[in-house]
Amino acid sequence: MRDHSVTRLPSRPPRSLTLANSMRDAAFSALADPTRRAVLDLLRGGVRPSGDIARQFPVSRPAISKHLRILRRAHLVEERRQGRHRLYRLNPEPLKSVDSWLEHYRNFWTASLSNLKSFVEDEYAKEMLSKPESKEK
Amino acid sequence: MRDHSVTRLPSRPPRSLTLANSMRDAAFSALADPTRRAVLDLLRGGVRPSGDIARQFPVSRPAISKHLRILRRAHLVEERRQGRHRLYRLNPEPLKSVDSWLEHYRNFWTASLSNLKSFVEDEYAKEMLSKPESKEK
DNA sequence: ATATTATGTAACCATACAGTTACATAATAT
DNA sequence: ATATTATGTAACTGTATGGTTACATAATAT
Repeated sequence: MRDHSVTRLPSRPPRSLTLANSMRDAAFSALADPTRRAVLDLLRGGVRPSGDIARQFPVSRPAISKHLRILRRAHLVEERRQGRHRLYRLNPEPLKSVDSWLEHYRNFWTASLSNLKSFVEDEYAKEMLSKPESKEK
Repeated sequence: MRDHSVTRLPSRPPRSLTLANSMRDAAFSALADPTRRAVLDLLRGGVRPSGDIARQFPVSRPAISKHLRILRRAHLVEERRQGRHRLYRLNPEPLKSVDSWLEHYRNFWTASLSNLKSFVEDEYAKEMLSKPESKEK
């Protein structure tokens, strides 16, 4: 058991950020599954009824139905009824927040990596030497 | 149990793509966890020994150790020993493949969404009417 | 009215995973 | 040599997830 009653700031970020992050969390975890990403890829081609989607994959229709539910929960797709179909449409919105997370990393592969590496290592070396590392307990 | 012996083309993409995708899969699934993303965020600030990393989070050190293993597996971090420390360094490389996946979606939020929506829906309407939908089984 | 089609959900199963505590090991400090 | 520190891993637990089959329901076709 760790003593977190003493943990300072990091434990509770401002509410607004929390909400934004939960959006991002949902998106990231929805994207973790290859099938779901493939569903989105498919939906890039246009609106599709769920059965139509299911037929493209080597898994059962209920499996796809569940994937769709997860995508819905993450707001990555929207559902609209039409007759006995449920049409699914891609909603790219939440991908923006994925993109914005990635944004911070883009420099890293834009800049010369090897330079960056040694720079960062040197930084750490300095840090290690200077820091008394008295921070907890 | 479904009969996959009969499944046609979609089941086996060219080997080269498979490899690339498994990289991407590993990256995406590693990123699914908020703690792991936070670890990467931390590592953006420079190389860190694992204990140092663990101390930043409200979970046990072994938990972080496991996260690090997953990040390692996805090649998102690299480990280097130094004395009794294991230094972890961010490796942004696999994020490129995440980025390249996102790339296909960027148009969607760049262009006017509402226009795109109605366009896509119309496309589908056309499709639905024309397509005999005789494709399987 | 009855059958068929499109779809979602419940119930179940196996596996993965995030977390924990306890233990093992290697490097440093005393 | 012995204690301490930094770290990983094993064993265990609870929960989520991806898959399945079976069932329920609503809309359309006959």
